[in-house]
Amino acid sequence: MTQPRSATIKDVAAAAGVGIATVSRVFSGTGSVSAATRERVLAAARELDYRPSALGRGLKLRRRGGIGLIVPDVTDPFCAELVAGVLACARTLGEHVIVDAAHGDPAREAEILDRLVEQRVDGVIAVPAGREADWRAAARVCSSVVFADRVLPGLPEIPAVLADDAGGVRSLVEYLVGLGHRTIAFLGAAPPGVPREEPGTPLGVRERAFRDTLAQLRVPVEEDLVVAARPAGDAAYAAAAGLLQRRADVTAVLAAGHLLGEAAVLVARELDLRVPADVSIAMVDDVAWAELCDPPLTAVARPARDIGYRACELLLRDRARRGRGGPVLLPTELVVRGSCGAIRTARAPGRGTPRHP
Amino acid sequence: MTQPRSATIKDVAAAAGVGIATVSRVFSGTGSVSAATRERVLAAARELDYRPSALGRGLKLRRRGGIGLIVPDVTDPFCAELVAGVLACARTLGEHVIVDAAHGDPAREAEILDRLVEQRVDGVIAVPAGREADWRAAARVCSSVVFADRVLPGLPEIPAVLADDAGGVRSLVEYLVGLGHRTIAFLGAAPPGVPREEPGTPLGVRERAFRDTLAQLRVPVEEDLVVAARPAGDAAYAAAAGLLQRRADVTAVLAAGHLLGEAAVLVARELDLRVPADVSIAMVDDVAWAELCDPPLTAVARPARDIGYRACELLLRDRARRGRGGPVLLPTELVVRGSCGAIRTARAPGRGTPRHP
DNA sequence: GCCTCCCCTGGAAACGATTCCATGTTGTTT
DNA sequence: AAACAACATGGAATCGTTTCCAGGGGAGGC
Repeated sequence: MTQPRSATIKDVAAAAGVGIATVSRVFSGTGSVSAATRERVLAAARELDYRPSALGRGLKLRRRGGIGLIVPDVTDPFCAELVAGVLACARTLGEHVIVDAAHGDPAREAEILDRLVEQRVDGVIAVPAGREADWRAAARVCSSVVFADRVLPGLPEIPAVLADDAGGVRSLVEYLVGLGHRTIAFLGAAPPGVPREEPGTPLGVRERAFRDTLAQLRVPVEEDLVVAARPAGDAAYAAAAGLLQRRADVTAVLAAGHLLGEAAVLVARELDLRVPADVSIAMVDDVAWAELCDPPLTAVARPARDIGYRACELLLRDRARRGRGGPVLLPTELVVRGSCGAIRTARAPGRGTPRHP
Repeated sequence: MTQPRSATIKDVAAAAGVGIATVSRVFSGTGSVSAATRERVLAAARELDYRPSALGRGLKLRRRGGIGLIVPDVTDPFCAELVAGVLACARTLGEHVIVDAAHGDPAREAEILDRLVEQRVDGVIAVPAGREADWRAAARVCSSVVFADRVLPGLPEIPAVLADDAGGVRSLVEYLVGLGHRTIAFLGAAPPGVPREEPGTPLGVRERAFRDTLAQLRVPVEEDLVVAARPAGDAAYAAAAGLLQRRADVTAVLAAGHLLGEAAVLVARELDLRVPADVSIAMVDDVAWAELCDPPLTAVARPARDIGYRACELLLRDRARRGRGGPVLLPTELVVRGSCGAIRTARAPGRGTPRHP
């Protein structure tokens, strides 16, 4: 209400009695300005509440700082950590971040991407949902793209930062087999967010690691125990319930994601299964509630924050190093808590009956 | 690599054999263009991978769409939901969102705000951390500001969207008293993120509601049971442990936030207290793990997503209605689960001894 | 005393889009 | 047939900033 329009560089120049070039030099730090003049300019700017406009600057410099970040869902704990990592890194580099959620919808993702290109961000970090064509086009137009947590199979030239999911699942399977488990179920047999049946989609890295590790340990893989499930509330619950009711002899469940783990915990409770006495449960993704469960859940911790941080670094700092040597793999860590036990006693009969029939 | 610089409106105009004004009209939708010309322009644009630059447009229109969102921490489930709400609303209005986390640091908040002003966003939504002066200055310079979830006491003219925390705490206290509890502890006696001792800071709305409701129900408030605690991991845990060890006669704990609730649950488990037999626990904020706890936690659900959505609406749509009639209050809901029980038996002796001494 | 060099400084031309205004080109009405 | 309205189009100014270029002035070296 004080000024109808905010002050421009011209106003400051007039107020300070100097040329606009001098004001620009004071604020952009380039060139040399005498101390007296600088002080006069700063005083005038303060007086007028002047803030340089990123619009004018961006237009002239043909780039307008800032990066775009596309995740499936900001409320997902893993994604939230990833976002936090990107924000932390962007902050150190003085960049801002435009965040949006695609909710696994390729059309929405393309839309967001369009908008980011229009905004002329310096680069885009994405947990991609699909549609390689969109990303191929984006990579042509947009300055640069880095994938995080997932890749698109047809785009090996786009740098990526991933968690070592295979290693995580392997150590978890080894741990379970070491405890004596032989009848281990895998809940979530599909790459996250992508139905297994989709043509051209590779089997999920986690499922492959599950199968490979069991094979290596000479434990037969029962197809009946490898359950496809989308990582969404209802679908996950249904899959977990189906599994545990169908196969009363399962001694351990490996959930491929935290939503699937949540479903497993809830179903086990509903079926009155004691954890870990009746069934051991472990999952990929060490989210906050894993520690609050009773018993606390054993999980593979994936470095979500680091993934975000590294992706941002890769995008903005290590431009030279980008694309060399395939995706960056960040290590996972097996966090052993109380939800997995050694096989001791035979399973109690009568299990599988819902607590509230 | 195809083009060194992305195509501009001039390139498109040249390629289509028309003037730049015509191209602009085609893309901005204003004015009239013959169908044939429009088609030629669109074809040329497609050929050149042309995307209008928001920089040029923003400069001319003296506004550059987009809104800023400042939250304490994107990994906090409540904040994440709030962000999701803002994103959802912004999407319907075709705006993008610059998100950043202030981590409760007023200096950092001011820095972010500076950057947003520099970016000339259309408006800012914030969960403010402090320093009214900064916000007063921002409100003068920046187009518009809306507070979410919290307000700054000295700035009643800035519109705000809040949860009805007082109502939520009241219904929770009434519920606990109704179950027979008389020795109820309040964990987190300070406005979220602001130390109680800070001069000029009002007592937290939740604490006041706690006291008022108890008084109204003629239950005396013991100062010893109103425990100040910052909602951070260690501090919360220490406060909860101190409380439950000091006062073995507490029958119910009301945690003022989800981090405090988490602490209460962990401490209760550590001290071998059965929930709800030995102690009832309830908290403000219904986060995902509340349902996964054993027993599931009774909580006051605050509409985080709606708060974000409404705040965004208020910022962008209801400009006219802004500031009228004080802050918007959104209702909370008491979600009763299994963590609060009626008082039946005397407390078991010997409690208060850590499980692992 | 003069020349050169360097430091400050201001003018003006970009940057990419919108938009007013003027100009042509139709189609319609009297 | 003439006049006028409506539409289609291009030119040019404009937005706020950076930056090149040129010019002025003081200091130092010969």
